[in-house]
Amino acid sequence: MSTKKRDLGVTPLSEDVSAWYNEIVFKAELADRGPAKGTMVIRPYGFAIWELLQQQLDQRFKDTGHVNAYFPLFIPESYLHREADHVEGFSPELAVVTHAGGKKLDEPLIVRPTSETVIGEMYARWISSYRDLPVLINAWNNVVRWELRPRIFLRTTEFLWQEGHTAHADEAEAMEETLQMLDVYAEFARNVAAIPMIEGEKTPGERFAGAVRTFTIEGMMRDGKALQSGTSHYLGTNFARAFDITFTDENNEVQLVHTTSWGMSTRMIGAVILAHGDDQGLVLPPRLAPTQIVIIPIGRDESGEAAQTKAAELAASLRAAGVRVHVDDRDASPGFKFNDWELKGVPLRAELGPRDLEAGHVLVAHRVGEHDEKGRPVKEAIPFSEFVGRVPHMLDEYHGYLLARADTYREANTSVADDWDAFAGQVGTGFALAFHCGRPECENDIKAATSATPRCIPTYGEAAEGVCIRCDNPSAYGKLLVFGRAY
RNA sequence: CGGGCUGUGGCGCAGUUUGGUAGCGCACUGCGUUUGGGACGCAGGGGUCGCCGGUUCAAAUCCGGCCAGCCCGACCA
Repeated sequence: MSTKKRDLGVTPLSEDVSAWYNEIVFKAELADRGPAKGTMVIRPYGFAIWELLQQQLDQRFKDTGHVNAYFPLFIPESYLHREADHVEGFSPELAVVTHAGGKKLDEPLIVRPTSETVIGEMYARWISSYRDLPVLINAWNNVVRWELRPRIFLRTTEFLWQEGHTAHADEAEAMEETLQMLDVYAEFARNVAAIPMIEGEKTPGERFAGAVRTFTIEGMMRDGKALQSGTSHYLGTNFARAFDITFTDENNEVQLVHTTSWGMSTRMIGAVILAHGDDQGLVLPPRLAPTQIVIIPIGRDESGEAAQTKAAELAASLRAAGVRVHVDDRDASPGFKFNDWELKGVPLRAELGPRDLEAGHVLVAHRVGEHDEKGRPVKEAIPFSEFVGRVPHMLDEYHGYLLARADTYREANTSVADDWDAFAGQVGTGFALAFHCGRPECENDIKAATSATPRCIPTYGEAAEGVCIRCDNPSAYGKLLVFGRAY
């Protein structure tokens, strides 16, 4: 039985997270590996998740006053060099085009790893007066970073993302923007992806190359590791100075703009897989599920046809109510279909067979929820008359259920570490809250000893002082930091 | 890039030690029977054994080089 399960299913999450993750990605048909190292092909099912993510995130950008634009893939190499920290940070992972059109180029072109530089160049041309500010632009694109150890969705050589780039008249406004977008990410993760995030600031050692301050949202995956799922940077006047982005203020004085940048990527799909999945496969939050409910007609001949007809009718009504529904009329056994849709993470399943037609109801099961003695999901009989009206509510409730589950899990695996032994143990299974002295050498020392890093200085942490968990020097940052092993 | 492991039909594997021209399960195709938790029978199709070179009468198997993937590190959304 268990052997059979293994042949047909996936390696249990509890047994080997990496093997489980890869099998889910391939078997649920989210993505495949591309021929060039570190590249991925996002398959239709995976791309449908990305499109839903994109739409809902994009709407939030529009709601906060941003507009979309597109900037070029190629950047002259010299541009990267204009901001010293930026080039230093990105040099090791650049893909560089040296030949094109059959000739060696006079100046190599960089395939963008991020677009601060080209966008800075353009903003310098577009901005001249305080009346031109703020500039609030977002771009949906692909970027390339030559990663040494690729993992589908989590760390691929080429990935899809959005990068927002804004320019402001002063620091206060730019900081407000930086924090606003961090909140947008956290709210999106919570209300769309059903993943609770810790918002906070990166320590100097973990800052984005070229930023003055870097903020992050960190989620806890089901193995207790952290995943940086979105970042928002206050870039100060670093890029303004490098690209000469200036404006004339109300007093006729020339000033440098203050810029921000913020991004969320296809890594978020990896976050969804790792934050919600289980031994049966993928678990999708309903607002990102390409199919929110699958209807499985059961039976053959006349009763089978009757079930098909009823299923099509219910599906049409659901669709009209805005529900993403699919009728599985494949020529396969019901059991096969149940397992298949569970692997694919579909939130709700409705079974409709001769007995249900007779009784005038469908049997609805949740992908994750209560189980009976046999370990099977509890199925609720819902009369046809109530079914279409109830599904949207069931989806909302299910979202809340997944979120609460992730919240509970994170809280159960997060605790304050008072001494080094407790700290070392805690970061092995989850997050540890601890004081730190703020010295980069000490961060490295902790990483070497435990492979844990400071994930962030949490925004909502209470003010407190103490001594460093590692070296006993006085604490920096004025509060406890979140430490954990990261993807 | 350092350490460990692996490349054989779509997927998972055996065969490699001891060279003799490729096999199993699942999947796939056709027909029939089946349909409430991964159905069954019969008949089929599909592989220059990761790539290049070498040794040999003969290479999946031996030798050299390269490439790719996985796990553990350093880098990172």
